[in-house]
Amino acid sequence: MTPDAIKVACSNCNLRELCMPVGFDLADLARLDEVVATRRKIKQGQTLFNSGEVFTSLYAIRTGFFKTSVSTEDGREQVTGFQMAGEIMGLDGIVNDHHSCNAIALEDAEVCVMPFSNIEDLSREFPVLQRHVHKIMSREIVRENSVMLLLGNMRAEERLAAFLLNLVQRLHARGFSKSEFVLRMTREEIGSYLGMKLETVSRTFSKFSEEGVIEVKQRYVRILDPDALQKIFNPQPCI
Amino acid sequence: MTPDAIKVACSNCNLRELCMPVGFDLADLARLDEVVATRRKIKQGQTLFNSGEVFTSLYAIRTGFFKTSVSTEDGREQVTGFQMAGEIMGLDGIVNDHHSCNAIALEDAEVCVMPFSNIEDLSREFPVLQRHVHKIMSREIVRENSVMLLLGNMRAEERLAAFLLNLVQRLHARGFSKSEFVLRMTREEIGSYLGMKLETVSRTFSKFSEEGVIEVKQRYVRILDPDALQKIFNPQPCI
DNA sequence: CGTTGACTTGAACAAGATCAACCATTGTGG
DNA sequence: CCACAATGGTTGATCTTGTTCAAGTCAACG
Repeated sequence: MTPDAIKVACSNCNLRELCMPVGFDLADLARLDEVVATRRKIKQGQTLFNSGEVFTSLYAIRTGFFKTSVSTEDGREQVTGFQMAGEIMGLDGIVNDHHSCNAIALEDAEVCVMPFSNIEDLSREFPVLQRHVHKIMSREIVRENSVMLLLGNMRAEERLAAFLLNLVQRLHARGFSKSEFVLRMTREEIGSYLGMKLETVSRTFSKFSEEGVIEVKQRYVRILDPDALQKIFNPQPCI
Repeated sequence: MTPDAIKVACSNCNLRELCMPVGFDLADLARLDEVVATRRKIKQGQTLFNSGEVFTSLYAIRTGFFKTSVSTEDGREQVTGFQMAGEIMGLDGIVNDHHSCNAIALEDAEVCVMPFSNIEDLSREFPVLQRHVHKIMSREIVRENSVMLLLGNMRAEERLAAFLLNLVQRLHARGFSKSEFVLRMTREEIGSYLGMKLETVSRTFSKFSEEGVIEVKQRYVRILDPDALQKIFNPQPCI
């Protein structure tokens, strides 16, 4: 056990409403504590796991912000997602007992380590946990479907609008502002996620800014006209 | 129950090696039969399920070929996958109890209908089934990760090469030829999956053909130089 | 045998990539 | 504390890839 690992409990975690315990009553919550073995701190820039490593656990983010990515053999990186508090990482490792993507902390972070064997054992006992695990995996499949739609069908402006709206919506669900936030990732990482180059990301930010839809200063973003953003992302069919 | 629904068994299905029963011993196999409620035939062009419909079951393909797709509000379609015998559809529906994509038969097909409540009940009893369900979902997440890489980072030729190699590899696992096959989908559907226009798909086919890498005649494809395809898909880093 | 849907091919065009220069912010060592 | 390097971000000019539009081919089928 690493020195920064400590024993912890879901039952008094303030992420109850977003994380694994969703839909558990108090009695179940006590048992759920068994799935979390330890916590682990990851410094900004450090990896939680890398492609190729043996899979043992899922990870629930307590604090901090991550990106996950896959790479081609010739070194091109595709960011596959950005994860924040209450979200689960590591699902990619189940199928082959090895991770197939990298998880890197974009700010100092702490995760709950949940050995997958604990999850499997306990979810045989608790249908509510079983159902929750299934939903988490299904949610990830649905999310990736929508990223495929974004990458396959949308233009640069639509992609960035969709990205900003998704981000602010998730932040808002965690008690942050509906309109302003600080990006945790670089233009290059945004571009990698959205299938565009960092220059195009920067230009699109500038364009939105000129149009008065957002205010940008480096990593700080304020959404001035959410409806306009929504309209860019989700244009009406031309009748 | 629809008239074309009949009672069936996994234990004597010839897809045992590819479908749900992977890794089950004979005793377990008998119980596994309980998860399949019925079979259902779907004619070419018919939908198995549509986005928005209530989710009740997963579907294992016995025969035939499907595409799954999602759409934007203004009617742009993104094909999210092509599925063949032994593959499982419907995982998208678990998270919200409603499907979020469409599944359409590209040729006359038959599926095993597996009510998800049966799967959940039985997988609490059989760790091997529980594990298998988790792996199926994880495999889908990993597949979608690699499609994101393809859509976000690859050029047209790389995309089509990757697509053809993936298709032939899956067909080969089902006993078909390593080198020739008949496409079940149109150029437009391939293009939608790969994030390119049907004209670009057609041109890229022609280019591969001129280079002697493949032979194409309409939907018939023969791979003449698999190594060349592999190299297009997976170029070496320039040192 | 004509109609239809799928496919191919060419020419013009545009979105985004690439290349390049420059600016802003942060952190570090003298 | 300041100089300056390093990293990240912006902006302009040019180029490329793939899109769009258009015309024509092919195969299947009623």
